[in-house]
Amino acid sequence: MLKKADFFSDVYDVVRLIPKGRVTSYGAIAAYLGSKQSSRMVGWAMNASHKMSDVPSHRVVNRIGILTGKNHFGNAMEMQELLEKEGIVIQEDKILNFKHFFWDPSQDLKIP
DNA sequence: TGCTTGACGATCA
DNA sequence: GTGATCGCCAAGC
Repeated sequence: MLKKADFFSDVYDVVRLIPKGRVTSYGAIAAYLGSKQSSRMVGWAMNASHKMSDVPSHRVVNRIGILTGKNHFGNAMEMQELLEKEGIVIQEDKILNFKHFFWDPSQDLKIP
């Protein structure tokens, strides 16, 4: 019955585990889940994550650190401000020193 | 039921 | 180094 591992639930779980002041990419989450080729699914899940106020989707950006999803936040500025509050510097909707703030789920969670 | 779209990523030209 | 195209899977119409 609950054999169906909701791809979305997995994404939400990983996003919630993102440490404060850190960000990750859709591809990183997809790779952690084992579907690196379905990075789009992560973004698709994020779209539904709007219902989950516990999902800091603002910490998820694309592979180069651009706030691609800011448009879907309702308030694009909000996404940037949230990240800046955590110490992340953003310029032109792009995270500076993205590699420095990048957080890889597989690196911290360490797949068993 | 079938085609299009979509918060991406990687590769090719 | 930049631009364009393909791939991937799921949901919407």
